[in-house]
Amino acid sequence: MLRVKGMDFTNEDDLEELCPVCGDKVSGYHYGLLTCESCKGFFKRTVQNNKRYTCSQNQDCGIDKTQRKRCPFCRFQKCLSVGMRLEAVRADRMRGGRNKFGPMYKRDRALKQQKRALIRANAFKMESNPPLVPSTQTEYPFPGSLPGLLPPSLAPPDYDCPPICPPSLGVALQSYGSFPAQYQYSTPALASRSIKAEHPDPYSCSPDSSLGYPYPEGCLPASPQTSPLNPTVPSLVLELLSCEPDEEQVRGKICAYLQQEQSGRGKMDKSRPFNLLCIMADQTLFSIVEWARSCIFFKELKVGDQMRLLHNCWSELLLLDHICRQVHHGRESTVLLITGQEMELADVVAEAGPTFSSLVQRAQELACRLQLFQVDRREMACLKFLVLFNPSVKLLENQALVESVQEQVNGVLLEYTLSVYPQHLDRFSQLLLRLPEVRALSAQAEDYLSYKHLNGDVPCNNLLIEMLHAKRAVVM
DNA sequence: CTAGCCTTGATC
DNA sequence: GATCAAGGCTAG
Repeated sequence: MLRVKGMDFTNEDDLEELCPVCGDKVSGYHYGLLTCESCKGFFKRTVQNNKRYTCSQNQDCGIDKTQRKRCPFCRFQKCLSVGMRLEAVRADRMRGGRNKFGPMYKRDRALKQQKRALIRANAFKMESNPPLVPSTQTEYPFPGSLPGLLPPSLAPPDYDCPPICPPSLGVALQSYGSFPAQYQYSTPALASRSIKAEHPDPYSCSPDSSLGYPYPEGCLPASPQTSPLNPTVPSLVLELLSCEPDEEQVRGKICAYLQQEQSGRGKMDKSRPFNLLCIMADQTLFSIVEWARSCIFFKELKVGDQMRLLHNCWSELLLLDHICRQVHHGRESTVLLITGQEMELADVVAEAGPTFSSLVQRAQELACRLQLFQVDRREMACLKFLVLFNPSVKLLENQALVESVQEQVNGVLLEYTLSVYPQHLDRFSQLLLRLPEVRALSAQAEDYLSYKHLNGDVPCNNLLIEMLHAKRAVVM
């Protein structure tokens, strides 16, 4: 590798970066993410020559630097599962130049740098005096923008072109219009009044039950310090938490819908589990739109901006919702559906295709990590807002509000983590680092859904497909 | 087939 | 002109 000079990722920190496929040394961004030279070549050969491999084992071969040649099937699966993008291999084989991922690589690099700086800054600040104010947001406001579906800056997406406005999202969002001039959240009194009964302030009653997810095996969360000094929970955090929907209610609605479909004239083929999952996802998406609609800040936006934001992040929100449920569920070997049904992970892997299995497994891994990390509900609520209020969405009418919310939520989340988990200095950074993973995985899930849709394997006329089309129309 | 090095060319 | 992610080439 001769290209050393001037490459941003060759500074000390990035040199340590390892190829997510095989662990070899990274040589640069290739097909969507940082990988080594050999996996880059392997991915290229496979896609260009449309190669089909088979695995002589159980399709779960370990891939590392020494074993990577052993099973091309599993190696390619791993390439896909870590987020290498098929679209980045050029069909016309044109050499040189840049592709639509350029801006994404740039953001990712900046983001990595920003996070390192933030970690250092926090550590430093904590040494002198306990910080309360987050370092200011830079021009890379979205904490997780690795993944590829952000529109390339070159070809600005037609977010504002005559709305290919999906009718149902449009209808679902109707009747929200005006917005105030004042964006700053500064009403703690109101906030504490408006907290729903389901989410009482944990510090005024029982902390353990209401704050976090239950942790199985009796392992206590790195417990929010119930110190005599009662760490302050920023009122905005409480406000965001109060926006959270009631899971039971959502479950009830969706179950009722499924039952009605099952008994009635449901046109879709419910005998196929994948169809059923699509319907569940679709219904969950409706509930997510409902949630957003009633959220502080979001309801101040005009419908057009609301749609732009949701088009951008619907799959991430759906994935986050799924992951929250798994974290709450707390069982590594089973997947809890929105309906309350449990699926054995092993059964999913055995019965579903490799791509779907890999998606489910990766979601499960993410959930596991968050569970080990003992993420709490308030942090989750903040993350959802950070995903929703993504200021890199183009052509927003009220960009200022979106940026302001992103900045405020980042700020209160940092403040919250430092004050409630003071022993866990890089907690904030660790939380933000999960977002690129969510984004990458959701992008892949979208790709998969898109593929299934093209094959006619997805029930039509639903919000899911509508969102998929809306985003694709913008990105392509 | 693999993987390290080379060439290309749009973007910065 | 420099950068750097594409594709290409080729020894092993």
